[in-house]
Amino acid sequence: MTAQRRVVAEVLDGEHVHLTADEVLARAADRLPEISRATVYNTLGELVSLGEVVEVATDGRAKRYDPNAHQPHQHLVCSGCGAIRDVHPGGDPLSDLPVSERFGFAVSEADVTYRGLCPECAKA
Amino acid sequence: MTAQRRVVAEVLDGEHVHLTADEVLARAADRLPEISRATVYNTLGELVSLGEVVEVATDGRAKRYDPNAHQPHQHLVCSGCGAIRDVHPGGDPLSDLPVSERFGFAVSEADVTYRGLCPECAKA
DNA sequence: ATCCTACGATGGACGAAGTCCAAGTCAATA
DNA sequence: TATTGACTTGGACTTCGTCCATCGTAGGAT
Repeated sequence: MTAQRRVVAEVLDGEHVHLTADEVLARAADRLPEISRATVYNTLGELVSLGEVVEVATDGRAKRYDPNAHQPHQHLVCSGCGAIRDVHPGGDPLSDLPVSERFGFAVSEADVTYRGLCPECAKA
Repeated sequence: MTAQRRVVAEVLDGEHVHLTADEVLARAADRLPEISRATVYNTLGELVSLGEVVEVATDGRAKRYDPNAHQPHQHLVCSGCGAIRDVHPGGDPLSDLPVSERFGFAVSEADVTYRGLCPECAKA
């Protein structure tokens, strides 16, 4: 555990946190100015491998990193401003996929992205 | 309707077709060697705006383009080889998200990506 | 205390994916 | 024929991410 890794882990802490790697770098650099991009990517990759952080790709742009990895959840994304909230749908999305639609796959996971306008963007 | 646009539209035709922009370019260039990358991107963008094609971003890498836009469906992705199938889950994923989990958003869409191993990858 | 070693950090080069722009082409119209 | 406008082209550029050679440093060995 180096100072760099600790700072990256501390930046990624809280509810509804979905930072890009660049945002993580910027916030880490506030506390440790000489931290490098490569170290941020390396550390994020390790946190993902450890299951402490999950990657979220909601828009085909930069991946975002979500520290809320221990509680299963899905994401609600604003089509206007890109804001992301963690949400907990009722029911198991996996059970909605009948065997006849599984093509012999061993299906193990279902990622759901809900899209719509947030209250701010709906007003404008 | 130019020759370029026609070729791009023809390349994107069929079931379970999920090509990247580069793959579209390569196949279009087989028939029309001087077609340019910019034209492929322009045409794909127009097809998406027209609702004839949907963008699919299953892996945080290159976007894929799915011509099966008129029948609502979700995607099943192999965690091993990246193969993609169109699938039709029962029930409406939107109805699984209770109002208390909508944070005031006007939710209009739910994208579901099922993940698992395809029969080929499960064997290996 | 000094030296070694190995892991991690660094920064810069590189690559993939996609966008942007000025210039060129072409067909329809005046 | 000249003009116009839409479409295409190629290349420069941006963003996001990876790779790699080098450097620093902490801890163990001498």
